[in-house]
Amino acid sequence: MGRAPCCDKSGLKKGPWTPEEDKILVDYIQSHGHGSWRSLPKLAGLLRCGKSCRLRWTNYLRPDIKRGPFTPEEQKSIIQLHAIVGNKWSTIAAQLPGRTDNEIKNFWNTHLKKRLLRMGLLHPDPSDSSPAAASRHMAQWEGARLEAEARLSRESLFAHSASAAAAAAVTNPAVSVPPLKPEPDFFLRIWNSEVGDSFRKTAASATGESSPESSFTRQSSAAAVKTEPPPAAREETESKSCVTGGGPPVVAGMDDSSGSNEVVDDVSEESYQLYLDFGSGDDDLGLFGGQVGAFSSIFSSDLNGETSLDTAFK
DNA sequence: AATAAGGTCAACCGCAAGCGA
DNA sequence: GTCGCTTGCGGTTGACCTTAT
Repeated sequence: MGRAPCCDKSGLKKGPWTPEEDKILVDYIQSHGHGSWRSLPKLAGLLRCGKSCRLRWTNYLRPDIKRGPFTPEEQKSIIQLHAIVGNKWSTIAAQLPGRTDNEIKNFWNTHLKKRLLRMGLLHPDPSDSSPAAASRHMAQWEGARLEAEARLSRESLFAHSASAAAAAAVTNPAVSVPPLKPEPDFFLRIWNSEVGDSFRKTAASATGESSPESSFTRQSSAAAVKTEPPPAAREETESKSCVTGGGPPVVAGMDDSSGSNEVVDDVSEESYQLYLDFGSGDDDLGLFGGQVGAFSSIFSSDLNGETSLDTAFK
């Protein structure tokens, strides 16, 4: 193919960066900005490839990099996001301020992946990117999204009736007004974020769907009504699957009020299994359990806007 | 104490998307 | 429309560190 090298390799240094090189790079970028990475090494006086400079800056020298071990919350986020978008490390990193894609990738490969594999929560070959797998994945997203919409719809009705009740209370103070529940929907937030966007693009290219969003929109309104169970049935379902406000079971021994970064390693295998295994856990999509109920349990929120996983971990 | 084995993580490599000429 | 360049991304490598024997 005769592909041109990324830079002139002759005389360029490779391998670990020295503190002196770091200082030169930081000083230059802080006073000039990085501009063109290709020309930066020459302008800054570094015997490095521009690509190497960019990597060093973005993965190590950037002032907003958060060093140190991953917090339990970050670990949970990584697991959740990886279940959604797969090995889209940059997408996952975008949801974790201060963390780099490289760092997350390393952490996944050296800690989380091994552990999930050992526990049978992850299949050894996660590279199933076939259209069939993409369609399955897409269907699960769709199901979860519909349930989220249904919940919003229900809450909208609830809010409407509550405001009507409030109005009634003005004229008749004897009427008690239930408190409104500001319950932001985590799934919809994710769906409308970069993560969802990335997923839609990936799924569209894998399935050949020209506009996955449009197909979702087409179905959503009617389906949202269809998927909405009667309030009584719904409450029963929620109370069965969730201990804390629509969240997953609170796992004994998962109390991590110490804030230890070693939580994933410290908890027992059984606890970790319970932590992750909200659904059947016996299909090929691991965390989502192949069940919309399980999925939405993960992403439903409590009164404080925390995800259920947060609740489970406290 | 020496050495092997395993784990971790910074850095490299190659591919592909984006963009301007 | 195409070509070439630049940048960003994900997979992989290898040096270094820790633990086990």
